[in-house]
Amino acid sequence: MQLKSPLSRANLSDIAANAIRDLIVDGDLAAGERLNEVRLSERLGVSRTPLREALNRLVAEGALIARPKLGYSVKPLCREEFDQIYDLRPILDPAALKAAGFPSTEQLKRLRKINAKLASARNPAAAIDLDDEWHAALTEHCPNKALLDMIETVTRRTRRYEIALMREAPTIGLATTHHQDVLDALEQGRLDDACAALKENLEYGKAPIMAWLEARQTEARKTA
Amino acid sequence: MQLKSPLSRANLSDIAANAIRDLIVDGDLAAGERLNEVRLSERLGVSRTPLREALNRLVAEGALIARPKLGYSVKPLCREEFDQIYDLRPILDPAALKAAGFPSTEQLKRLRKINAKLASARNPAAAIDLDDEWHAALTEHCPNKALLDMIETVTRRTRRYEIALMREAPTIGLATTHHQDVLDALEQGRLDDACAALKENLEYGKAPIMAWLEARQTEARKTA
DNA sequence: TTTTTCTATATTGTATACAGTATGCAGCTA
DNA sequence: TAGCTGCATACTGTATACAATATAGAAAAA
Repeated sequence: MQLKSPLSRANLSDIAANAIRDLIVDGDLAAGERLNEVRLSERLGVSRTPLREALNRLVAEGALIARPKLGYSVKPLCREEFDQIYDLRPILDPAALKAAGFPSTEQLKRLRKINAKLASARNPAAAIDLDDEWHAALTEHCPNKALLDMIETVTRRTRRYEIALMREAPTIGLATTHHQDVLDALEQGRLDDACAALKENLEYGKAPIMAWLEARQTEARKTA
Repeated sequence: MQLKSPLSRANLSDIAANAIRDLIVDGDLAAGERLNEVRLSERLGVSRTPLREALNRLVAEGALIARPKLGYSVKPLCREEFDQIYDLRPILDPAALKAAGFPSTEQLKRLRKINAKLASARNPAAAIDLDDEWHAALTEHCPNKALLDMIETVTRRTRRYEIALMREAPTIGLATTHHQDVLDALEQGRLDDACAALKENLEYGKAPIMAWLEARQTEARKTA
């Protein structure tokens, strides 16, 4: 029998990785900032050993960059990177939906409920979470867990950009009608149409962030 | 200016990671085997610190499993895992080809040359390498480098299975005709057909390994 | 003044020591 | 004999000390 929950087994490197991830998302560690291992370990209250394990994990996640002998730095927000990573979602998500097949009645009901909440959301941060929740719920029964993992990885990497935009220019995109289209198609037994609508939804979501990143880049060029 | 080549900067954890990867592929570390950090560090001639960094990297790559307090073990060959990971390639590769567009004349020539070598290969290990080389060359001009990275990751994970099959039952699949179909379609300006043929090729390549894994599993059940 | 070189310092890479947890075995109980 | 309990051992998780490298600043040369 397993009495202790897996959570209670968390070791310091897990805790450190989560903490640093939050620091990056919250902007406490700025994009491009170089990290000092000693100072960061003191700040987090762990020694350098578990800290470095955490840093390596975040490098694998694509949140940090490691340069030999020069240490770790927060990966800067980069138009090309976002462009490429985000393009993976219109490839992966429809494939996952196709493999998942039609949702159950309860699942559909839940999806409509999430979408309704999203439609009435006034808080941009909540809107991002709800959108993620909707997409996760849509494909949750996909039998290919490796594909779902991949989508989650991509989502995590793009979320940083979404949150960064939200901070500088809080706007709520209206993805709810696209979501509606997907759910309608599913309800009417048109799986391929649903996949196509999902693809459209995801391509649509890219535009505002790309526009912001481009404006940001132009501005940076002017300053320099 | 950068005088030292990046290679000379390799640190011990890189070296250890590569060495362990080879040990796994070569079967020196058996699937499922639990690793002893002290013994492995002595064997590789590095201390536990860089060894553990290497082990963590291999966990991220999907070659090892880490269990808190129980250490690291070689991920066992698993039918479900292969099934799911391999299914990603017919999703990812055609998307990369579509984004890459038509190859140049020289590129086509090179692709035909690799395929000819593959057709006359008698060594299964060489055939695996040539097949990988062909697929990499096909999509190399895809502008989405994140997508290519993802394909490379998937390829690395499935290679272990290909090599394992090759060891136990050395056979050479005849993917060359499929490759031919892809190249013909490209030469004739039919990009969508080429993507479809590529998808078929990749789906075809899955079958022999799946059959072997299933036979293996059935056998294991009989023994138990 | 500007550039270059040298040196002191700061920082990362690695080894090792110690602490806490799992594991297997001996002995005990039923 | 079967199953449990407690202990000794082995192993992983973490901290820390040391070595090697990068970096910034002062002094010297142009």
